[in-house]
Amino acid sequence: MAMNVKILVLGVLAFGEASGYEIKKMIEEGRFSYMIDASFGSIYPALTQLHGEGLLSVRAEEQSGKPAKKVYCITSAGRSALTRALAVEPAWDKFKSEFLFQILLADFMDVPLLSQAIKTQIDHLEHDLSEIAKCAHDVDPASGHHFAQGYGRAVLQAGIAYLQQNGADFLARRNNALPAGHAGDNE
Amino acid sequence: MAMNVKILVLGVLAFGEASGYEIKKMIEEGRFSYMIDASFGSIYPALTQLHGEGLLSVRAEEQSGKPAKKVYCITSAGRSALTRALAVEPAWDKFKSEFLFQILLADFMDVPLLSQAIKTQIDHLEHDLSEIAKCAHDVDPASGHHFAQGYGRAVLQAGIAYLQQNGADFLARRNNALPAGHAGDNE
DNA sequence: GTGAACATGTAACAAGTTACATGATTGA
DNA sequence: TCAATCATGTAACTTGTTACATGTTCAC
Repeated sequence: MAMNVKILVLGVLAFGEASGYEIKKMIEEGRFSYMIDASFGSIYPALTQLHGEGLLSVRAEEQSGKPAKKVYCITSAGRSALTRALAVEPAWDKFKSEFLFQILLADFMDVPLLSQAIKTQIDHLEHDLSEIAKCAHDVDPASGHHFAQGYGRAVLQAGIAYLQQNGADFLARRNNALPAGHAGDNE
Repeated sequence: MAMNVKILVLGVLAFGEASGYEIKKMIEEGRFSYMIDASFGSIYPALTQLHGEGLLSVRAEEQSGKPAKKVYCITSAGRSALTRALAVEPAWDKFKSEFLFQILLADFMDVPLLSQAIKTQIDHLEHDLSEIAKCAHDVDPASGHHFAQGYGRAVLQAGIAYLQQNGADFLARRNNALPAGHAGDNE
């Protein structure tokens, strides 16, 4: 479905009007936080383009005690465009996990480093879990937000449980098998 | 840890020598298949660069019945470079799931489309699961490969279970709540 | 007065994909 | 002969990030 910053911004604005700065905050902290990243350098040009295409309307808003901001609001054309974008088959979810890449190449890491990597991964997963918990109150059980949160929670908890139940065992085997250095060292 | 095609190629070659064409196949079908993608347009230049840096050695191999190929082999300098790359904190795993993005914006999708999206997601997860099962035999239980497979299996199964247990319910609520069109339509 | 949060934008750069360009060999 | 698989490589293009550039207001 060609997920890019423009579609992402359109999606965020579907939940309510916002400025570029606020969109960045929402992506960092809100419902989208555990799935996506985008920088100012891509958000601002995307807003300009979407406005040029008539998919957003703008309004300058003066604020007392803060610099003025440009509040963008999705138009009906924008909603149609979003609907069309969402109707396309989504791209396959690849894990794209650097942690898993490390684990696959565990032979090239010593046990303390590996142990640290697993601990850090658990921390990351638990952090994402707490982010979901943070905005879980007052979510309509019929909403996509609620369903997405449940999915995220299930997957994150499974990852944490696996690492907690098997991590120590894996590290112990590593310790016995290869006290030092890395395997297959021939050149 | 700055995961890029060069590090990926180095990682693949850590399991044994291969040509660019074979590396692509391994990324598509082998142990790395459920986490990463890379095209010829990035693999070949990466191989050239890594060879130029002395991290790989090359050997031209004539084949009867097939075009000649260049077989690359990781050098000890390459192994050191890989070890150094793996020692850096891995980047945070973001879900980066287009499926989840769709679900979050379920208000902009009709129920049949949503139902299809959930079915397709289950199919994708089950496909990845079967890919893991395919190369699960004869894997050393002390290896990173085994541990990574277990992690992948746990996470994939949790996702499938959640969708199977809650998907129908979610769709039913959608049907009752919004028989047609999308919510919050004001412009 | 100085750093932090708020606010917007651009330009250089990085990284990878797609499409192109080429060519061998096999089997239908 | 024509498609498929094997095999390597380049160039244009897309997409997004980082760093830069600028400015307000508040709290310490």
